[in-house]
Amino acid sequence: MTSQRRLLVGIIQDSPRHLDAATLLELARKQDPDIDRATVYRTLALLKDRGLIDELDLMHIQGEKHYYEAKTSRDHCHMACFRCGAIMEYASSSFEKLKKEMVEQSGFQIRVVRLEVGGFCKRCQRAAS
Amino acid sequence: MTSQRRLLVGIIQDSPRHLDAATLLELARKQDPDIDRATVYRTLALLKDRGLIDELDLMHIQGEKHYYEAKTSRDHCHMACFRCGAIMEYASSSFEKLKKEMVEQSGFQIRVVRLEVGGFCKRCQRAAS
DNA sequence: ATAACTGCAAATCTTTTGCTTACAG
DNA sequence: CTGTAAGCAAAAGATTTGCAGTTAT
Repeated sequence: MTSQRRLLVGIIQDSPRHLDAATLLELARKQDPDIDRATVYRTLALLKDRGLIDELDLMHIQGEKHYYEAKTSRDHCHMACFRCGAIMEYASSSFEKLKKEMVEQSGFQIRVVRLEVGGFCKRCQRAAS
Repeated sequence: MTSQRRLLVGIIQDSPRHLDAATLLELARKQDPDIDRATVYRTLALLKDRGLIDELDLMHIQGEKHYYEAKTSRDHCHMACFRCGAIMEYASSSFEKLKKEMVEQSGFQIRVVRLEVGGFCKRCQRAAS
C-alpha cells in the first residue's frame, strides 16, 4: 500500500462523519497537496472491493454522491433526516437476526448489506408540528 | 394527473422488473413518441415525493442509475448478485419487527426504508466453486 | 387568468478512463 | 526489470435546470 493510500485510509478511519469523495480529497490535500481526484476514486474502489470500507447513499439526502465509512464489526442502519440532514446510526441484534434469516431462507451469500432509512428525526418532528 | 404521467405510472406498475429512467423513457415512447426525458425525471421525482414509488440503487450493480418500483404494501429487501446480476426480493416479519423496533427505540419517524444486499446467489456460488 | 406541465437544449454533478510518467518490490 | 500507482485532462453517465410555449382548471 502506497503512502497516498495509507493517508486516505487514515482519514476515513479517523473521520467522525461520513465522507464523500470530494471531501475526502479536500482533507487529503491538506497533507498532500498533489493528490489527485482519480487517486481518491481508485483507492475507494479498491477498499470497497476488499471489503475495508462501506459505501453509503444516505438516501441521497444531498445529491447523488456516495459516502464512505470504515467497515465496522457490526452492520448498522443509517437513518437520514430529510429536514435537518442529520444521520443517525442504529445497530441491534434484530438486524443480525434478519441477516441470518435471509441467508438461511434464500441461500444467498451476503457480501454487503445496506439498510437505510429516510424520515424525520425526533427534533424535526416536533418542529414540524 | 396528466395523461403522460398516467402512462408512466402504468408502465411502472405493470413492469415485472425494476426500471431505470432510461428504460422507462424508452417504454413510454412506444406509446407516446413525444415524451421527453425531463418529463420522466420530473414525474419520478413527484411520485417519489408522494410515496407512490420506491427508488432503489440495487447496490449500483450496473452504473450509478436508479431503479424504481411501485410501492408495495410490505417493505422488502433486494438482493443483487454481483456475478449474474439477478435481483431477488425478500420480505419477512423479522423485517417488519426490526422497523418497529427502530421507531420505538430511536423515535425516528420513518418515511422510506431501503434494505439492499449484495453478494452471490445460490447458482453463482456453485459456479464459482 | 392562473397555475401546473412540457419539450428542448444546455448545464451540472459525480465518477471513470486513456495515456504518460514515476515509483515500488 | 516489471508491475502497479499517480497525475492530468478529457470523457462519460445520470440527472437537473432555464426558458419559452402549451395545456388544464
